[in-house]
Amino acid sequence: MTSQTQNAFRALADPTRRDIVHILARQDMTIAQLTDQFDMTRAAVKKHLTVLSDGGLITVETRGRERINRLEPMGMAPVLDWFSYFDQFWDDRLANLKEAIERKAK
Amino acid sequence: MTSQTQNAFRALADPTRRDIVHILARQDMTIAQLTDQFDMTRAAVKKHLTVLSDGGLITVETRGRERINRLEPMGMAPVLDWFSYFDQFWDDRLANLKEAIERKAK
DNA sequence: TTAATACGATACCAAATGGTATCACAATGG
DNA sequence: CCATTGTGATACCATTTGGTATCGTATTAA
Repeated sequence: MTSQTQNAFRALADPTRRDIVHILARQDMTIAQLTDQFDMTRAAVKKHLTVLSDGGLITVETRGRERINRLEPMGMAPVLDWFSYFDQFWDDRLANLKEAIERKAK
Repeated sequence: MTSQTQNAFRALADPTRRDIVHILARQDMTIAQLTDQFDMTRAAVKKHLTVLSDGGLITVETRGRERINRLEPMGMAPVLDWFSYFDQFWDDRLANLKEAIERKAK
């Protein structure tokens, strides 16, 4: 019953998780590496990663005893889709974002 | 301490609040009118409106004994700004997101 | 084989969240 | 004036959330 849109919005509602997303945008990381970036235990980071995974925002690849956490940009699509409902209202911020995306896609 | 970005993300994390935002996008409404749209008490709707107001997503105009709740589209700017952070990182993953966004456009 | 490493899972806790019920109060209309 | 309407505020409740501590397990290294 919890939609992908809801899971994605929920995942992004926490500042730590948004930080994790930004960090993973630069570089894939194991849980231990991510934990080094925050002032909390590995268990807490793991919980955040689970929520991010439920939201479709990251994927995990098992490599030996390590788990490589990787950003899944497509997970943000439901959120951006939700915002597109407002095309009639705003000042073309989304249009700018779209343009930037298309520009870099070339 | 709680940033505007955090307040906005938090406000949008709840499905009822996202529904309220969509409803207010089409028409300004009083609390009573909004309550008619949901299966919950006026007090619950009022709480959601407070969170939305904290997030800068709506404004309230007092008119007589009524309070007109109005969408504040600019309140979404911090959220979109957060997403724009990825402009500098997205490379080949970008094509996929671009596709997703354009699929929604049709 | 044995020890260290990287992680999962669970129990537990305080605080936040989403809801109700209820009372108070200002504005409106007869 | 007085009843009604529209709302705010608060106390209260169950559940979720974000965190720790702890133990178990699989993989790697010595």
